[in-house]
Amino acid sequence: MTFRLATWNVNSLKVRLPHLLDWLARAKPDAVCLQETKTEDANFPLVELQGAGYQAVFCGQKAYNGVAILAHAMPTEVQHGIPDFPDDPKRVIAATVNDVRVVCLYAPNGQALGSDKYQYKLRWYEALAAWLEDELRRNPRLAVLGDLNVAPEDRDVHDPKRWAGQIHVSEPERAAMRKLVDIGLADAFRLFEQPHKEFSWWDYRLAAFQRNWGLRIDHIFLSPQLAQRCIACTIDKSPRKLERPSDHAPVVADLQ
DNA sequence: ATGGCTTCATAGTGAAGA
Repeated sequence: MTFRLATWNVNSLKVRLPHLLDWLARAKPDAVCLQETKTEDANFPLVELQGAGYQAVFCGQKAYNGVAILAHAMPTEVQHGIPDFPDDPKRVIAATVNDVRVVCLYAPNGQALGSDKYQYKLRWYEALAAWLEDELRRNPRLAVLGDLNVAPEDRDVHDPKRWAGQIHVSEPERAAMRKLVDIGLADAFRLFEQPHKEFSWWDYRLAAFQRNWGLRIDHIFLSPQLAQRCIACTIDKSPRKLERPSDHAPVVADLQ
């Protein structure tokens, strides 16, 4: 029996609900972290998801952001936001699913180097790493999933020269992500040999998906205990090929 | 080529995403 964990930035749960239901039926994940639900809690499609066999905890708002954790088992010990980091956007939800502490994240985009939003992104990462360091001590079975909005290395970028120094790949952002991983987490995707040029996001413009002009910015980070149990991690590009897709593809990890 | 596409909030376009 494996435990399948996944993360997917759906870019509007309302628009993507048919794709999500189709994907849940095909991929059969045990727990899924969603980002950019762009849905107020009152409008969350709980009935439809329960009909597909999933419980859900969620934290949303109108128009932007919004995160959720879906699972076959009812998530417990739900936490919203980073403790002691007041933040209006709904970017963080954590819950326990079976014996795994699941943290679902939607990192700030950062917009442009040197902007206020960039500074906010770096501050957010700082607070996140401090919190998760503590969370890891309390929960040896910790899984951190989400749209982290950073491509950690040049091999996670379709054209490193074109992207050099840009948002999502700048050195301060990569340092912030390394600091997060260095609390003792493993990038599940890099535990395995992977094809070259595997990405999780492609711009809607310029037929970027068809040209595989993408970035790997959606991640699954695992505590040592879970990394030891991890037997596979892949990016599922199939929903990106559908009509009116999310610009992100799901990332999936299987635990023994 | 500083655009290109998509979403949402709007009822014209504009902001934001990445």
